[in-house]
Amino acid sequence: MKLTCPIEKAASFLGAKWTLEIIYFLQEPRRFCELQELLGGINPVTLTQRLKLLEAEGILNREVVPDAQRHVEYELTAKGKDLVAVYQDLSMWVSRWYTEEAH
Amino acid sequence: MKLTCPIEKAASFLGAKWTLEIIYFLQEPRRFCELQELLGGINPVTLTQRLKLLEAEGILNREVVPDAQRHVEYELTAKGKDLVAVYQDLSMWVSRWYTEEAH
DNA sequence: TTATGCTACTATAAAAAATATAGTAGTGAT
DNA sequence: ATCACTACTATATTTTTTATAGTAGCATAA
Repeated sequence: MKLTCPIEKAASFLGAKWTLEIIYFLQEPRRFCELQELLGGINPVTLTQRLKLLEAEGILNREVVPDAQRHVEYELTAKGKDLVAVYQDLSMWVSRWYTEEAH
Repeated sequence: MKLTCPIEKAASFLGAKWTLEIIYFLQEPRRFCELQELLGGINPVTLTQRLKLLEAEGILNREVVPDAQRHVEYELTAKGKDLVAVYQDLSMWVSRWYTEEAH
C-alpha cells in the first residue's frame, strides 16, 4: 500500500486489533493488569506487543513506578492525548447510532 | 469484554484490519476491484468478508448496477457517512503529528 | 522463613484470521 | 471463438491471536 495518504499512515497501527480500546482506556494512566481486566481477556502476549507498538509510535509512555510494590504505568503522550479527541467523536457517533433502536 | 461502553460496541468492527481504510476510500462509491487497488493488495477473501461485515453493520450498501457490463458498487449509508466525520478528525490528527519531523 | 499473593510479563502450542495464488462465472467486445 | 473485465470463491500457507502455564521480583502474613 502506498503511504501517500495520512489515514493510511495511521491505519497500520490504529487498525490493529485492540488498539482502539487500549487508547480509549488509557484516558487515564493504567497498569498492565488493569488493562488486561478492562479489555476483558486480551491475551498478555498480544497486549505486550500492542503496548510496545504504541510506545514505538509515540502514542504512549511506559513508566516504571518504584512504589512499595514496584509497578508499571502506561500513559498517553501528548500525541496520544490529542488522539483521544478523535475517540470522543467516535463515541458521539456511536451514541447517535447505537443508543436507540433502528435508524 | 463487557459491552457497556459505546466505544467497545463499535470497536469490534472498527478495530478490524482494513476497516479504517475501507471506510476512508468509500467517501465516494467504489467497485470491488477499485477497492482492491486502492487498498493496495488486500486479499479478495478478506475484502469480501469485511464488506459483508460492514454491510451487516449498516455502514455501507452493496448495489448491483445493471449498466453495460453489470457491476457492483459499494457506498456508505447515512450511518457510514456520519462516521466519515470521525475520520476527518483522524486525518487532522495525522497531519498534526506526521506531516512535519519530530514533535 | 516458608508460603502466599501481586505485578508484569514470557513460553509454547493451538486456533483463528489474513494472504498468495489460482480458478470460476457472467457479460461484452473483437 | 477468444480475450478481457468484473466480482468474486477455493485452497493451502503464513501470520496473528489465543489459551494456558510458567517465571521472576518484591511484599506481606503465618
